[in-house]
Amino acid sequence: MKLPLSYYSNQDVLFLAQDLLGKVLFTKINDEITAGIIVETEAYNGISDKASHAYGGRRTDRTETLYSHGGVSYVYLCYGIHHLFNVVTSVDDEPHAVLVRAIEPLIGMEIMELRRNMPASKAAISAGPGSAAKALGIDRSLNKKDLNGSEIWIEDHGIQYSADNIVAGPRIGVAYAQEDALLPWRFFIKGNKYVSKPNTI
DNA sequence: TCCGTGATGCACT
DNA sequence: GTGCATCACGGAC
Repeated sequence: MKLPLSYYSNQDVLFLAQDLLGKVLFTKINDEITAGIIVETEAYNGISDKASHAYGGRRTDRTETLYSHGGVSYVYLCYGIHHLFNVVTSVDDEPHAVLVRAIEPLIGMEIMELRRNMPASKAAISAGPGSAAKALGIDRSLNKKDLNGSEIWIEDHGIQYSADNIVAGPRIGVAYAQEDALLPWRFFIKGNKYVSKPNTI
């Protein structure tokens, strides 16, 4: 059920960003299990990607996680408020990552409703990377965890989306990345209400 | 629309 | 070592 670490060693981060759509992201925090279907991702393509924290091969205490082998979580704080969850992919010293931007709640709805203080029927409960992470109880204590462990992992439930139902568009909030800001490296499920705005290209 | 909130990274001593 | 601009966002107006 759990995706093996070998799944994440694929060196094509654009492929994995799309393949992770439909996979189910689980967390177990204080014995409470919650999970959601991944419906929106963004690819961050290593040292040549100006939007990546590892652009130009930058290594700092924070970005060190990105240089791990594939199948490790990368969680960091953004704007002082939001915890953002990424999946590190590829091999050692190749800092590729996929940002999970939205999930569709699947398991542990009432726990997620308490964490977010809103009903799961509202799309905002897990639309957007900060909200999705909060619904799943993810914070920086889950940084640099193997994704086949007991705290956070991803399963394949056989959910498949046809190419027609996957939309590619520019990534959100990366205007600083100049020409790389226009690359169509954001992927989401057409029509899914939990996809963050803007949910068109 | 506007702005909170805090870690981070880098330019400086 | 210290200061400060910057930031993969979201929610209250």
